[in-house]
Amino acid sequence: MVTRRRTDGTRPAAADSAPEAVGEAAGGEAETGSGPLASVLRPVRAGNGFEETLEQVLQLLRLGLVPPGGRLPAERELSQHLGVSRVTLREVLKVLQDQGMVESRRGRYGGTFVLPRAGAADGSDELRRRVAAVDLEDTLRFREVLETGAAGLCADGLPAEGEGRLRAALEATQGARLEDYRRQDTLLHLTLAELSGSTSLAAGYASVRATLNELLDCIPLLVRNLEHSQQQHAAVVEAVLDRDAEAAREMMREHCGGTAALLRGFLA
Amino acid sequence: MVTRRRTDGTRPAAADSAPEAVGEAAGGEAETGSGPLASVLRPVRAGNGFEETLEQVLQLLRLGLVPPGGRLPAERELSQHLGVSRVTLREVLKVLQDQGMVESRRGRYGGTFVLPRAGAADGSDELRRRVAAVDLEDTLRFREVLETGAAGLCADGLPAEGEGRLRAALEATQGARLEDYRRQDTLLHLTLAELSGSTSLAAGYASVRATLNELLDCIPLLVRNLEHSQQQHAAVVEAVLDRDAEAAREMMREHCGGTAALLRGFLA
DNA sequence: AAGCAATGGTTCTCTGTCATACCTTAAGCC
DNA sequence: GGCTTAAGGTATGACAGAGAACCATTGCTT
Repeated sequence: MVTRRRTDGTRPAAADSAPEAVGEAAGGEAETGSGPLASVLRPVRAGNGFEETLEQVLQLLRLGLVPPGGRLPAERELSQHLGVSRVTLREVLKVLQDQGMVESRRGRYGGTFVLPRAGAADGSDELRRRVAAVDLEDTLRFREVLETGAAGLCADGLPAEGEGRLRAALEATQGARLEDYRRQDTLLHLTLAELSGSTSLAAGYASVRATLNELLDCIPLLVRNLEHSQQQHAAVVEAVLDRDAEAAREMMREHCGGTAALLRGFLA
Repeated sequence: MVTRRRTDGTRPAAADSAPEAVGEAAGGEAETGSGPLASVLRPVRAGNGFEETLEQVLQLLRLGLVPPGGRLPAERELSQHLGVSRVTLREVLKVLQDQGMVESRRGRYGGTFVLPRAGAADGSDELRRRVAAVDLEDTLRFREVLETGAAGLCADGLPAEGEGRLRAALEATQGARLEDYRRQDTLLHLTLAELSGSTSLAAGYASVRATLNELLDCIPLLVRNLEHSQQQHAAVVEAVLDRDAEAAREMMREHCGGTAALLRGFLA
């Protein structure tokens, strides 16, 4: 999907090739290595504005925050929220439109609307490539950490106002039809992450969950498994409302373990 | 510190002011709200390249990955790792040089060297302002989640090769002089995060730890507390090497709780 | 002493993005 | 029917940043 940009080859290697050269003096130890440094030296502004914006908007769709048939925020508004110019955002929307993922309508009450998933007829190949690029272990582990963390934090310090939202989100998953299940499931977990009281956690979860959903789209949705998930959801929410952090974490860990096993089985 | 850039006023509000307008059709529910959307609609490319790069390089220093007296990677190399042009990186280094935080030497075996902390004589005021802008609860909670998660993951699946690194990092903290303690402590935790097997976790931890260190620089270093930390470090590492995930998580949670209480007490 | 190599220092050009203004379309309202 | 309004569609000038080439400095090697 989406060739465009990154005009030619991916960032020419330019000159340089010095092997390593960090922390050699004073403090010593030369803990150089591709070790700790690698955690920090990740690229600022990976890719260009266009690519990053595309990533964000795709995340919006993958998380189901805007359901099929739903309308995205107006271009002027969305571009502002994303901190990007309207021109750049429009380039992204143009691509999504060409891909048949969204549709733009002009005039008052117009806007950009999400189209139902188009069977991924030709997207299948693209999907495989994308998924191959994902670090499965990283995704699954990080997800488990954030989920259990969120569950624990919620159990510890959920504001009374949050109880209603949580219950509502749980009920929505229980009443969901099959084709809407993933979306409601995502929203439930996202709600939990938000209620954790850490915006960093919520942002991190949104990102990892978008990746996860992409992976989940590659494997069958097993009704058997789904029912099990439902029970676990209920148990987690119950533990949170009981303010039993340990139980909430444990249930969530189990819940994540299930998905992880499924994905490892099908994709590894 | 570092005015520069963002040429005039911060991103003019432009037009728009539409209240909300998401997910109104089909799937319905209109879960619009500043709720879930807010997690995803965070700005792509916050600020400009200069600011983001400055942030990254400061993180490098705050984490102590390059110790005082140590040399940063060569400009050509560092700029490449950061995905930023050498010119932009140089603007950042120029600022840090003006602030007396680093020093550049030319010629072969030259480079950019980290100077010992200059007492923060006039930096104090700047420090207060920065710290005021930090979301303390977010930082502490997110930190606890990542740390306990990392400890648990390490206990579950630490490769044999990692045991040595972990032991070495622990010993380094125990042998550290007072002024080097924070740095070694950071490196120990960073090692644990890296060994978790999730690069996302490691990256997230590096970021949150840089913020944490900034906060810690505002409060006194209590020897009493430090000794306690040392015992907890040993206990966590022991639990990890024993492959006892539950114990590792519990000890780590306690460890984080201590720092959190300290910071909440001094700063809240 | 001369040459080499690795580093910081400087300059130029070209492209992506931003900001802004304006045009067009379509639904509701008077 | 015509006006208003809220959306998408288009055009343009200014600037930040990337990329590349080149200069200057230093220490090691021969």
